[in-house]
Amino acid sequence: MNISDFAKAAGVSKSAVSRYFNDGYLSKDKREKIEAAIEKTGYSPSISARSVRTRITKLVGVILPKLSSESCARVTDGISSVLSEYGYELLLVTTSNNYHKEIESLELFRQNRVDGVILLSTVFTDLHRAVLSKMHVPVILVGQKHKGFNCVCHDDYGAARNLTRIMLEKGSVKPAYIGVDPEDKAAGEARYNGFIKAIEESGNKIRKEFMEIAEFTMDSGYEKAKHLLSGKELPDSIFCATDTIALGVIMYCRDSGLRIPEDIMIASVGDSKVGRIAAVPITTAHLHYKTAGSEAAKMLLSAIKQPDLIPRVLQLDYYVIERQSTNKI
Amino acid sequence: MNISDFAKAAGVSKSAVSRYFNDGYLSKDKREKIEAAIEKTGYSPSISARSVRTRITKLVGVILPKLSSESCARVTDGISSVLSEYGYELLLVTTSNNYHKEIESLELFRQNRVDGVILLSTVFTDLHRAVLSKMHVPVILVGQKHKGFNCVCHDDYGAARNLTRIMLEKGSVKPAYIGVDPEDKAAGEARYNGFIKAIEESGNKIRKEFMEIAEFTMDSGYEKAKHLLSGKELPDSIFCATDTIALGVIMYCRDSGLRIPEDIMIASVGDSKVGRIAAVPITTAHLHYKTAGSEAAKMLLSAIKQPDLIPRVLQLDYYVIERQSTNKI
DNA sequence: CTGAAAGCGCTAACAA
DNA sequence: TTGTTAGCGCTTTCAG
Repeated sequence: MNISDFAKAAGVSKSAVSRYFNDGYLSKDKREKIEAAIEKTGYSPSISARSVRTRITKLVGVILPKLSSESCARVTDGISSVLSEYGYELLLVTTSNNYHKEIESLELFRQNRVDGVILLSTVFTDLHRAVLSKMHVPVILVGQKHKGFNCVCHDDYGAARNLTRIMLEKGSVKPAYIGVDPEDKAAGEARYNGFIKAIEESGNKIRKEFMEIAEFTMDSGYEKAKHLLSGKELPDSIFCATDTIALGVIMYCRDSGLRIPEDIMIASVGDSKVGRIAAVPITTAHLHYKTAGSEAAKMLLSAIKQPDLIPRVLQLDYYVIERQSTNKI
Repeated sequence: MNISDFAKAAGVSKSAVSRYFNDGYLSKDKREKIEAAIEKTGYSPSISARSVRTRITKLVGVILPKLSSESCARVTDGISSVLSEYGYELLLVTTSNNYHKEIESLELFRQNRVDGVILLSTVFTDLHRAVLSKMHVPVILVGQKHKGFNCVCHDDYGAARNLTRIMLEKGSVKPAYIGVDPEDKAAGEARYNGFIKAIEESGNKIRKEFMEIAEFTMDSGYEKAKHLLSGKELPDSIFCATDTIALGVIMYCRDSGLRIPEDIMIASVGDSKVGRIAAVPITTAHLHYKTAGSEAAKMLLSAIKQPDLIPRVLQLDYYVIERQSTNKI
């Protein structure tokens, strides 16, 4: 049933129907007629047809690496909570950390499919920059910070530095690092820099053989821990870029009989639920993922309203939670 | 830029452009001209306008309680993997376990917005049935089984029965139960029935004071465990409907000094990651959530192709993983 | 293989 | 307040 049929059924004109669903510039009489007819026919207007005219889809594209990551899920929760409040819906694409799929999805979203895009990227290539500059809807980057773009991000550097410092103060003299790909400016580069900074500040030296790069998985954390903890000289603390990696480390320690924190201290960034319930609860930095999501959504909404807004960066604070994994002495 | 402008720019007709993006009934010459023009202008057709004509949106609505639940995330991953393969995109709505929001979203999806719907509901009311019967796109239910609908579900009954039986065989004589709302036919009712069946089969008796209903959260599991384990007579095993609840129980035991499995055995359904890395690894039943998602997507795709398909139910098997939490003796 | 022309269902400017 | 009318950008006959 289309608007014409429905108008006929309700005994009013097409425009009256359109007005009912939009501005509402309508007499009581017609309004009631239309409501009665809706009740009877179940009519509701076609969103596609409306979009063709108004160029508004009420859809926001969200691109993220994977749903099964707690941090991503939290961000998406945040996005969805404010978006739904404003009548927007969420077009979700997962990329499995494959950045070509990110580009593809951006291209797809360029097809007038969405009113705006929120991108949770990890790496950020020239290709990203090129595609993004050609978008004709606003884009918000979450978790990363790049000149010329709207960003909502965390203080990855500060969190890493702070956590590392805690372990050094607890007496670590042979600190190790398990991070992620430095191409990832936030979780890779910034946390690495934070770790390094803390080491330098402490007057300790950085040892190449105590540095590892892992994937974003527990298994990878396990493997890297094995490598790190199988040498003849062992580190006495490990800073992990993510909780997931730290869990792998804890699993390895459990399997190999190393005691946490007595033999080795562990800290990691993210404050995921698992860190609380792990065999040894992990000292961690809470990043406000959900808030990042909701702020990104708000930022997007205002950019949709005001397309000529100057790009801005919103950096959210973190707080440290000390748990048993660094509870030495 | 619209199709007319683009056609002019490419030096071909509108129809040629349309054909290029659809059936492709086109001469090489024109094809090349169009490709060159795309390269230059970055034109891509408007999906909304196409949808108005074709009544195809290439969008699938997915309704789920929350993303931050691992099982939901796994199902969604599965859905998304097959959907993206067939050029469909995913319109996601989270309901926070509020079933009125489920109904609202279904209403929304009725507005010709999507080509099909996948619903991960928990409860299933008459309202659901009423709205669903009025949908004019196919719907697949995931995790629940209801007459007259396409469903992909798990063997909740069998899994619960099997896990409970394991604990009984390990010597439990005072088994307790922490479940969820029995309105939830799958996680609530079916798992409850499975538990009861195993007890009956063992000749044990069911004790009202050992039965609790929790929310789907760790905190709730913690509270219920506290209640259960503060009486003068304690159970010697607890079957939990979900891993999340079991984690809460484990936390409580840790806090109150109860040893698992020596003092009390624990088992739960779901095989979430956290169950593996918990302080005491949990005996659990693996449900194929991701497969459920991908199968639901496939089922939906074929229902879209063949709208007069007879409703069918696909029940996936489970397997039990015995871990330390029931490793008594 | 091609182009002209008639819509898809809706909104919005205009005149009443 | 209302109804008429001209499109929005696209697909799809239909006649060549």
